Amino acid sequence: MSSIHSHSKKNQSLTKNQRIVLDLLQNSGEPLKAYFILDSLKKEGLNSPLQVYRALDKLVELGKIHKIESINSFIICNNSNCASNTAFTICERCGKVKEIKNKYLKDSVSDLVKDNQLEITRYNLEFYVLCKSCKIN
Amino acid sequence: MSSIHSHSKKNQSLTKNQRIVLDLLQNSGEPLKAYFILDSLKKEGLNSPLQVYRALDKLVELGKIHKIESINSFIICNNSNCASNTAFTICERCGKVKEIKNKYLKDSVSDLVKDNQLEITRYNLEFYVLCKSCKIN
DNA sequence: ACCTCTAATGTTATACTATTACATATGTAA
DNA sequence: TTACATATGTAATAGTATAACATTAGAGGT
Ligand SMILES: [Zn+2]
Ligand SMILES: [Zn+2]
Ligand SMILES: [Zn+2]
Ligand SMILES: [Zn+2]
Repeated sequence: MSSIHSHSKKNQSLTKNQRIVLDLLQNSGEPLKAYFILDSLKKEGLNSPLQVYRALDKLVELGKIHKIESINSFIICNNSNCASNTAFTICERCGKVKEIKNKYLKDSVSDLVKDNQLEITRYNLEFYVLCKSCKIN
Repeated sequence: MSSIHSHSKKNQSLTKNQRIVLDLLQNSGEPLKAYFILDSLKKEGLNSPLQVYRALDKLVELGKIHKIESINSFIICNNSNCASNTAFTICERCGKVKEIKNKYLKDSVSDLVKDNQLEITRYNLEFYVLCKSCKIN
């Protein structure tokens, strides 16, 4: 593959397994669990948990998806400048997850740590909420 | 036990299993994993994972300990007004965890969600950092 | 003291989440 | 081509957490 194609590598450089896992998360838009992804992609050729976890790890590293720690689930990044900083709202009643979009969020959140002796690498912020529709009903 | 003792019930109302799990976390001060707690308390009579998880669940509910989601560990609450809101720094190199103490933190963090249509129940904020001593070395 | 209800316990089995280990293949660059 | 890094495939295993059910302990009311 010559360098003439290198400008289109943004998503093209993903491998087959990474691609199909990303596509599934993209099409779903919801948080999915690793073993659900495995089951969903059996027909595409995924056979073992490790294949899923390896793809997920890489996609997290690339910033294309996020892991929501408290529910052991993965979701497509719905933002463009997260790096590895994540912020979500998670409805405690229906489970709906939304990524918080706020371009000043990173600075605001980081300001919360007053201790200048430590260097902040990244953060994960999870809000447990009652979403609009669950609040009504 | 007559009501003359009820003023000292703050910690007295814990059951034996809850007590020994809390004591271990208190004495450790570090985040501990459930199965480590189980191994450590075999001699005190804990035999099964469920006994540990039940005690941990209760202590979390009481606000005496916190779960650090991203490392599947539990740590004594080192603050007095967390309710179920949690904020930690976690060193990516040495693993040291500290609870962030800041009495204005709750308001500051909650302000980050602009969407008034949802009701915030609680939050969990995890900062990944390079701690002071790891930064030097 | 007795009854009643709730919460906690003990135990076994099982479900769910994630990694180790190792052999093989693929892509990239000198 | 050779070398190196990265990704794959597969099997086994480690680590985290809950379901189900029978039993017991504790608090409160009568
Ligand atoms: Zn994102
Ligand atoms: Zn909801
Ligand atoms: Zn606390
Ligand atoms: Zn450190």
